[in-house]
Amino acid sequence: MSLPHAILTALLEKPSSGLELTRRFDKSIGYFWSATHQQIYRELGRLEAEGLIRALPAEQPARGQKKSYEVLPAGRAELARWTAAAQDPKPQRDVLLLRLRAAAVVGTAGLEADLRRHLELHRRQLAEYREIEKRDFPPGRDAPQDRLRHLVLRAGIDLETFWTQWLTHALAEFAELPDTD
Amino acid sequence: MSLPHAILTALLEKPSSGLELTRRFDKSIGYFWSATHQQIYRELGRLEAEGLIRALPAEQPARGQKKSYEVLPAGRAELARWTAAAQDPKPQRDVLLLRLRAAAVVGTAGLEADLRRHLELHRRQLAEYREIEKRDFPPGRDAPQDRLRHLVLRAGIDLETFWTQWLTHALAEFAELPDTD
DNA sequence: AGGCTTTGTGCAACTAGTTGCACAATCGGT
DNA sequence: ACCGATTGTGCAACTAGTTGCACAAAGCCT
Repeated sequence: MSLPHAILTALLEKPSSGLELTRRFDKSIGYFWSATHQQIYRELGRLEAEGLIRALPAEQPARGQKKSYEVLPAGRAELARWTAAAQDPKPQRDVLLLRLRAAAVVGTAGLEADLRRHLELHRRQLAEYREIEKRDFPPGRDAPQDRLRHLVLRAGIDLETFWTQWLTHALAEFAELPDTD
Repeated sequence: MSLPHAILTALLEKPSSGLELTRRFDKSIGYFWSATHQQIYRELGRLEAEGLIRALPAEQPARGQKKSYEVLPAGRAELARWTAAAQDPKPQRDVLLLRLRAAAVVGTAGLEADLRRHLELHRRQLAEYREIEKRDFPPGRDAPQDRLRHLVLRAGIDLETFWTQWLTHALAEFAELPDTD
C-alpha cells in the first residue's frame, strides 16, 4: 500500500504527467521505491477515481496529449495520515544472502563471479549517490526539507557502503575457501 | 522465484515436515527470506509434483499425521543451478525512507514516535543476532560451511547496526528541526 | 510524402505474497 | 469420557508487482 503514497509525494513535489513521474521514479524516488510506468498509470487512474488527485486541464490539446496531475487537499491529508501512522518493518527478503546459504550446502561453484558483479553494481550506485550528495546538498543548506531529504540520501549511501564492504569481505573469504563442489 | 529454493536449502540442511520448516523459517532462514506456513505447504506440494522432493514414507501412521520431505537429486541439481546463476539485485523498496521523504512535504508530525519504535525493534534484532553469533560461531570454527553461514549472519548484524545508527542519527536531526506542520 | 523512431498512455494476463478461514488429530487436565 | 488448547495441514480469495503487448501522435530523415 505504498505506491499511491510515493506518487502523492512526487506529485506534491511537482505536478507531473505519467511519463514525467516514471522518469522521476527512475532517478530519485525509485532509489527506494521503484515502479514501472504501467504501475504508475494504473495508480494515477485509481487516485483520480478516489478524488485524491486531479488532472490539470491546462494548456491542451498540445503535444502527445500528455495529462498532468496535481494533488487535491484530500490527497495531501491522506499522505499526512499515512506518514504518521505506525507501520511495522517488512520481513526481510534478500536473494543474495539466500544463495550464499544455499552455497553452504550445494557448493560455491559459479557464485563468486556474480558476487563480483554485484560488488561492481553497488560501487557504481554508491558513486552515483555521492555525486548527488555533492550536487544537491552542499554544506550549509539546512532548510528542514533539505535536511530530511539529505537524511534519506545518507541512508542510501550508507547502505551501499555496507554492501560494498560486505561483498569485499565475502570475496576475501571465498579466496581462502577450498573449492567445494 | 526464490521461495522454492529457500525450502530446498532448508530441507537439505535437514529433512522436515511443513510445520518444522515453518518454525525454522521463523528463526533462521526467515531472517532473510520469510514465509508463512500457507506459502510453505503450497510450495511443498509444487516441489513434490515437480519431482524435486519427496515425502519420506517413514514411521507412519504416527502422531498428527505429519509428513516429512527430503530433497531428491533433481532438487539438489536445481538448487545448485539456481545458486550459480547470475541474478540482478532487486529494486529497493523501503517504506520508512519513503515516509521520511513524504514528511519533507507534508510535515513530520507523528513520525518521530514510529522512528523510536523502529529503533527499538532493530536494537532487539541486533542483540538477537549477536547472541546467535556467540552461540553458533565461537572463534576457531572454520569449516567452509560455518564460514559461509557466519558470513550471512555478519550481513544481518551489520545491516541492523546500520539501521540503529541511521535511526539514531535521524532522531537527533528531528530534535533540531522546527515543528513542521 | 513515406517510413522510422521516440514520446506518451494504457490494458490484460500472470506471478508471488498475504490474509482469512477450516478442520482433523492429539495431548493434557478434570 | 469430555473439553479446550495445541499441533499440523491445507484451500480460497485477495493484493501488489511484473511482463508483454498495443497503439496513437509527433518529430526526424530522406
